[in-house]
Amino acid sequence: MRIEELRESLKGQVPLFEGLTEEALDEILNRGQRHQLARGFTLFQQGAFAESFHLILAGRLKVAQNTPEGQQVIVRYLGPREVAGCVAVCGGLPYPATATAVEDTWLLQWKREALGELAERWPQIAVNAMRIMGGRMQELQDRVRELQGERVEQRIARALARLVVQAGRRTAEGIEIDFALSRQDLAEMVGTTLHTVSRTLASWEQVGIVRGGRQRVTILDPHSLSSIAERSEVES
Amino acid sequence: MRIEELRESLKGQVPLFEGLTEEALDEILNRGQRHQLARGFTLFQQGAFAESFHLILAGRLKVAQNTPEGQQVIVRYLGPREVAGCVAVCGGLPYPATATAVEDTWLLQWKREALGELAERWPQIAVNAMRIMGGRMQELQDRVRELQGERVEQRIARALARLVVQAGRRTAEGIEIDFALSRQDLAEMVGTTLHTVSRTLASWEQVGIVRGGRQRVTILDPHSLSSIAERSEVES
DNA sequence: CGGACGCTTGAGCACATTCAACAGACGTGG
DNA sequence: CCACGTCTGTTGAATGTGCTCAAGCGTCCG
Repeated sequence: MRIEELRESLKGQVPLFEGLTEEALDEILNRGQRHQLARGFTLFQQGAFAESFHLILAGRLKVAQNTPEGQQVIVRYLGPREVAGCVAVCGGLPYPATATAVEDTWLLQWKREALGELAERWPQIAVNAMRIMGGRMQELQDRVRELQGERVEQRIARALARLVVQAGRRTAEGIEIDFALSRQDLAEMVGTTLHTVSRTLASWEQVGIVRGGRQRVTILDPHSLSSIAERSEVES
Repeated sequence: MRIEELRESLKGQVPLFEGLTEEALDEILNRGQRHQLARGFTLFQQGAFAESFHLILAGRLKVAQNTPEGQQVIVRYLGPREVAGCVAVCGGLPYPATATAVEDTWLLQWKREALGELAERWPQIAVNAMRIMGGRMQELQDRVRELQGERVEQRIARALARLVVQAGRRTAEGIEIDFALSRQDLAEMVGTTLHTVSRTLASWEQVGIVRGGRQRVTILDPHSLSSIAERSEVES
């Protein structure tokens, strides 16, 4: 069975379950409900009560917030081995954002109460959850800092650099972002308009740093990209 | 003894220790180390290993991040009954930002290990910690959203509105922000320059919404302020 | 083949930054 | 107590980044 393979292949690499024994892991994974989500469908809605949390086995989720004015802000993308809804469930809060599948996605999910029981039996899980939350907060703080000091071009470069790490796939040409990523999406990640993203990518393409396509970005020269991301304001 | 009074006065109002019995609270508070921090001094430095976490009894801390280019970004202000360093200690991470006293501040602090023991004896603490972290994450997400969609004027209004809730003090004229807050500080909170803040406040002062002074802001008309903060882009 | 969607590109404009100069307030030390 | 330097805040003018508005193109899909 396909999903069983996936489950096995993840073992020992899930941050939330790090440091647990094989048996513990088996038991935990067995208690999870399998779930499948077709591309474009929504896993949970911003503001809804956090019923359960989810471990991604395969696929990819987009976590985004909708503003009152109708525009979207992409908080992050989540890939295999990452958890969604963890923060909300742990704190007993409503989901802070909406999660949508950008590819067909397989999940394991646990109910709210189950997490409590698990954390009680294996306290390491609670520690891991804390660490994950800490990491996510760090990311958000970095992002606030970027939005405050850096130019749009720099932020786009950073966003791409992060996506390379998270979802990069080696090809003959370079490293391709391995899912459908429109200019609009990139714009919503860095806080600009699709126009500016388009222009920026076009100018990079002329210099041979990236190669674009419809909902597709390939990085040809990662080094130049990160040098754009890191370069400070003073030096031109 | 002054600090004893402070400690008593906080009881039952500290979010981290919510839902605990009187006795538990007594024991916990007794295990905390008293500490005093004079205005301008630093409690912990960004990047340092998180030794201990801190409960503010009285005073106020500024939590800020320094960018490589030398500019500062103010993450938040912390007041009485709030905890600092909680996230880092829980997750075993370095402190994500630098905390400095903007007033003379009294603290209770616990070592890293102590928190582990406390959370083991009273699991409610862990839940509370999660909820606090969840709340902080929500704030950060909101801030990212604001930075991405809203104009500077709107962001300043929001920042002031939040400060009113957090540190507002009723006076004859209106509500005064109860600590030294320079234009530069406000600028670092909303991601702009002190020039723009100065101009914005000046224009508000003309309409009678606020009243400014050296490191001092008084809100005369909170209603107008929040209407500036909430108004959407489309309506002028 | 038509429409929807994603992308590109141009022109004009506005908000906010940058640069610059100055005015008060505060603290310090002679 | 006054002179001084530092820090904070004000204001004007020039500049520019990135947004808005607008039009058009290519591609994917029904």
